[in-house]
Amino acid sequence: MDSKKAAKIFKALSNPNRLELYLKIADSHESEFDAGCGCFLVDIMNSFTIGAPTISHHLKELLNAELIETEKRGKLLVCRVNKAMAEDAFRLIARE
Amino acid sequence: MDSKKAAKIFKALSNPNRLELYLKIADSHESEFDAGCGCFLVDIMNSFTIGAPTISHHLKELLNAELIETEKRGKLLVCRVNKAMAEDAFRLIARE
DNA sequence: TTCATATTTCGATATTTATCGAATAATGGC
DNA sequence: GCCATTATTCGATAAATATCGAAATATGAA
Repeated sequence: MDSKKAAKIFKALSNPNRLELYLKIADSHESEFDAGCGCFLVDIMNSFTIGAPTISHHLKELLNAELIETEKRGKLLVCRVNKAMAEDAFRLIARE
Repeated sequence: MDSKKAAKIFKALSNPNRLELYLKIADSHESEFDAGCGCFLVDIMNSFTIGAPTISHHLKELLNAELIETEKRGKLLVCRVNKAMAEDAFRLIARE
């Protein structure tokens, strides 16, 4: 991972609300993703005070940084984190 | 570490030039810090195209996030990273 | 003390960002 | 086909940010 990409990852995690969003997705059970009963965006939205358009915007930035993946299940959106991406960015700053 | 603090850490690392600054400080030998022959800001400045005021600004943000520490040695400023801070922030997003 | 070097502060500016409300799409249930 | 729900897009705005050049400060050397 080069530093430009890492900076993008860190930028995606640099907003408090967006970081919270990431953490909530991370805490939903990844194992339930395939069953479609994992992390629904609508449930996360309800736990935030900020509006849906803003959350949609934040989600897109996390996606763009490849920190998460999403999948449409009918009317709902299921989310999960891509742990490797955060790990790769950390490895850069840890100079490994 | 709470998520507000972590967001601040990530914000400090979210600008490409600031991240480069952090990495250059990280790569200077920490063991040489006490001898005063470690990472001089002036040497780092010369390896950037951006101006001194901007670097000073970025340095302050890294300091403010406690990602680095600095010490004045006569006319020069010596810098070193505080590895623990980056590690703590990463532990939060790794959900450890 | 005068000078050169290192660093910070100040003031300005152009860009980016977070957020909102309104409108729009997509989807499944009735 | 109509409606409720979910999610995105659009347009606007206020705040934050990166950057610059000029000026100021600090420090050691001559």
